[in-house]
Amino acid sequence: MRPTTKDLAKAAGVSLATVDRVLNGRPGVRKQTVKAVNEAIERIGFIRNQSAANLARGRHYRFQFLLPETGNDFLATVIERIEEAGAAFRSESLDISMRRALSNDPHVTAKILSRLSPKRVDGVAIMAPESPQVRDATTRLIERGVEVVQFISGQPGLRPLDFIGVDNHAAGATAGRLLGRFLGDREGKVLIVSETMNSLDSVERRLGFDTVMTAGFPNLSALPSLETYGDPERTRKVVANSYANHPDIVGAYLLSSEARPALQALCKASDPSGQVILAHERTAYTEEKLRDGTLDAVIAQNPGHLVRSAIRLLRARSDGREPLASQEQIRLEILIKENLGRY
Amino acid sequence: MRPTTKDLAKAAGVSLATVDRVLNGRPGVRKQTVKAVNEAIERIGFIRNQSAANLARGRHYRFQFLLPETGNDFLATVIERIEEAGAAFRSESLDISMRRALSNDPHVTAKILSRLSPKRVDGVAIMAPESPQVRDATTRLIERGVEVVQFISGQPGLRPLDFIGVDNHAAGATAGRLLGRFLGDREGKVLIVSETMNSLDSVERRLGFDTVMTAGFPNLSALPSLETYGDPERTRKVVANSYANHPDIVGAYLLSSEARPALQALCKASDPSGQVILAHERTAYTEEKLRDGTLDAVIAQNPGHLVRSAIRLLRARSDGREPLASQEQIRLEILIKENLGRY
DNA sequence: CTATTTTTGAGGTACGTACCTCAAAAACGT
DNA sequence: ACGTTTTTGAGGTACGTACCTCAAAAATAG
Repeated sequence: MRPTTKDLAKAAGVSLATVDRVLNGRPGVRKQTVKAVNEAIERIGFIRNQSAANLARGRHYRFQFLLPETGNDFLATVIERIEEAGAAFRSESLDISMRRALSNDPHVTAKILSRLSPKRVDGVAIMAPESPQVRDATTRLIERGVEVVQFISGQPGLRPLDFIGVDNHAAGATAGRLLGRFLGDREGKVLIVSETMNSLDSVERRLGFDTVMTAGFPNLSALPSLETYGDPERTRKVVANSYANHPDIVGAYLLSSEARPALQALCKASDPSGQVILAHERTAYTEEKLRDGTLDAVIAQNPGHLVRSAIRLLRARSDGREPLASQEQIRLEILIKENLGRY
Repeated sequence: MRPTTKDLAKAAGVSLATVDRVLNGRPGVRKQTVKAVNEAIERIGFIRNQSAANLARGRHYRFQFLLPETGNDFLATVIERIEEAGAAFRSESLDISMRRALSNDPHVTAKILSRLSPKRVDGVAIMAPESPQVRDATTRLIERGVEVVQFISGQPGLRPLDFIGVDNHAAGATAGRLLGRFLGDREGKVLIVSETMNSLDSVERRLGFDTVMTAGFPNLSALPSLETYGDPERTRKVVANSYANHPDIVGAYLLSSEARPALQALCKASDPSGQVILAHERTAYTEEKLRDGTLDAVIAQNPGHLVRSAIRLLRARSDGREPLASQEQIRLEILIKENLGRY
């Protein structure tokens, strides 16, 4: 049987009330007594029953995911996983909600953040690009006592804020290495297609990609990033242009989370089978294209893991605990036809 | 505020006692009343507070990992993760223990299983090779009311038992594809080193590897599997022999979870830099060899994920719940220098 | 030493659920 | 309508912890 507060009181030679005072940092206990209790905790290996504590406190965690209003296949998967996790965690006093309201306009995002109150949420996971406005709004949000994690978008270590997502520089570097290795000794140009290069995420990926290409693959040269701005018509045009101007394109790196329009344009403008093509994120579409051989590899982050990680992190922060680092490290997955799994 | 049993009683127009009878399947309730309560559950969205229920029941889960007595770096990492998870879950009424007792002799394993009683454990995760003896002992264990999952070793779908681990056929296929792609047009032989080919896991990996090689890479031919039997001396000898007999070896696939002895023997017998070399499992050693370029890729399963998955599965089974499928799918990770992460 | 302050103990209630008992009410068979 | 059985309600205790009050004890100041 696991020791309870009662056992702890007996072991420390004090009353339950004193144990309670020490455990919850209440005043009116001599330093000497505090030490005695802490020693007893160590000695008998007391561990607070978090469930019982939460029950007694009437504690429940209200976390909200703030997502972009418009989105693609990848975002759809993320949303599915949030719903799934919400259902799974409901029995553990976790209320997971979701708001699709953020836009690329940082002012809109900032405004939404400014309206959040700790009376309504305990923590939020924000999926929004880096910007000074959002950063300020976030800081004020934290000051008001709301836990915040940056979700998917952003970068680790830049500011003292928890970040759940992959290292985009590493993602780009991984893509670069794979593309280079898959192409072997072949010489030629590499097409790079991005939705926009205005986001830090894209810039970092490109940077990582170039680092590896320059250092490791002198036989290849990466073309300037094509920007599609999410417009299929424009995508078709710029991609077709590139193939017309560069007959020696041997591969392509589609660095945005939405691979479909770029890949469709690419297939229309040239024959994908002779090229090595890499994309990001696992969606029904990229899976299909991996299976049929159009895509050679996909660099992905696991949406379910991202979601659960964000929830666990918010929960740990709400409890004033340190999260389990090894679990919250988001892995950069490399997917090829063979390791897609049975789904 | 989330509805409680009290709210449910009011909503269903019955007493707390009746609600309790329905919720816990106790007898003495008219079908009609049961239906009314269930409808009220749906209507008000009642969700049982699992923590409170466990507290009231005095329920605590005692799970045990049964591991091989002898092991390597990979097993060491698994053990670390078990300890870590055990510490993290202690506050949630989970007692995670561990026994390093299993050997390759199925009789020993079976004997240990036969001694387990539901009075001492609620569930076990067994890491042992497939064998009729173990299978029988497992079946009896389940009949005695102990939850069982097959851990890492074994294969999914073969028997009606939960399996936590990767699909070894897919693992081999993944290795085959990567090796083939990395070698490009080069022609030659591929060395295959295994600890033993007596285990189903090894056989499956080899099978998956060959499937891809045969179909996709006619320029390469895989040599018969070398067996090391965990003996460094023997390893050195057979590997050196192979290189002497086959000067046209261009790559190697080390398919056991312990890469070190094979790779060391390989480096002694030949120059690794001209070859493409793949190994399994992430350990400090394989990480180092990926970073310095000796290894080209590593196929891995995440030990932390494996451990937590096993625990969640045992817990779900103990509660009579279905586990969250998407979470328990163990991914087959491909690691290269660039996506190792910051650790 | 006494007066005051600080520390401690004893006891209670509460959280949401499980599980128990006993009596009352309803439904049933004849 | 009777007795019998089934169903329901009312109430209690418990789990481990939080948080509260009040009085008693101990430490400290004067």
